[in-house]
Amino acid sequence: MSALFKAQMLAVSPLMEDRGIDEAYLDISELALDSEEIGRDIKRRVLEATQLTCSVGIAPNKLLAKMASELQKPDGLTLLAEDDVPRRIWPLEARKLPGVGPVTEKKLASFGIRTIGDIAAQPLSRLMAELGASHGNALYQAAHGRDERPVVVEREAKSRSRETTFAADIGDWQEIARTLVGLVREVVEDLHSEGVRGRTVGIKVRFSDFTTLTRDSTLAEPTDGEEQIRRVVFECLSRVSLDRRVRLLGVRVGNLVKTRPL
DNA sequence: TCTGGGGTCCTAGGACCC
DNA sequence: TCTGGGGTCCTAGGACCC
Repeated sequence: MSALFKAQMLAVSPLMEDRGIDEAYLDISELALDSEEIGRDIKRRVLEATQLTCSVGIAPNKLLAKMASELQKPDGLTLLAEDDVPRRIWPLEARKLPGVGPVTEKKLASFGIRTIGDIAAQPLSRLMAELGASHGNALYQAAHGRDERPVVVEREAKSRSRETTFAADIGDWQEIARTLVGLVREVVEDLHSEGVRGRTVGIKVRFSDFTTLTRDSTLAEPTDGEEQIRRVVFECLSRVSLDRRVRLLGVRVGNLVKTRPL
């Protein structure tokens, strides 16, 4: 996340969950101030530090806060209570519910489910049967505005990866090899700078027709060694038939463990 | 959005073990 | 000798998010 932005968020509350370059959750439940006043404070701070406006959502849980922040964009400040869900959330398109992407949206539409209210009106058992137990249950709870996830201040990374898309699709094995060697070096630098090692090493290959595949291999011991990771990467590559031109290559190291405290 | 570079989580099948 | 169930790990792919 942008350092300027992060500093402003932390100044408001140390209970901050980093959600990428320009998004964060703040737990302000222990602050004595009026929440709307806190919202205005956040917007003022961000504007002063970055010259950018932002949208703030204030709600009893992360899901509703996220949805509240989307209700008024850009430069919005929206308070949302649980009681507001039927009136303000249910009329929205299903796609607006976090967890509903293009694929799930299409699937829901095929059952005649078009709004978040439609999702909320379904029996839980049906959603679980159609979308899988985990996803179905998550969407059902979300459509009712329920979310128990805590604000997570420190999240340990599960994997590190680097990938690159070619300006023009390539078929040259030499260039593929060179690119992977470079990506391995970058991932290894990341592992070193973060003090982690990983046990699973893998590659990602996207072809010119956008089909994407992955190959990985798990070692007996975690490693951050460039040579060893490079060896595994080329072993993974040998399991891919390079019969089409390649658009993207990626290298990933997962199953991370800390090698030293930061 | 004819598609950038990170990530996370879930599912499913096979191997292996008890 | 044969059968079976359950648990865990690994691999691959898919959906989604910022």
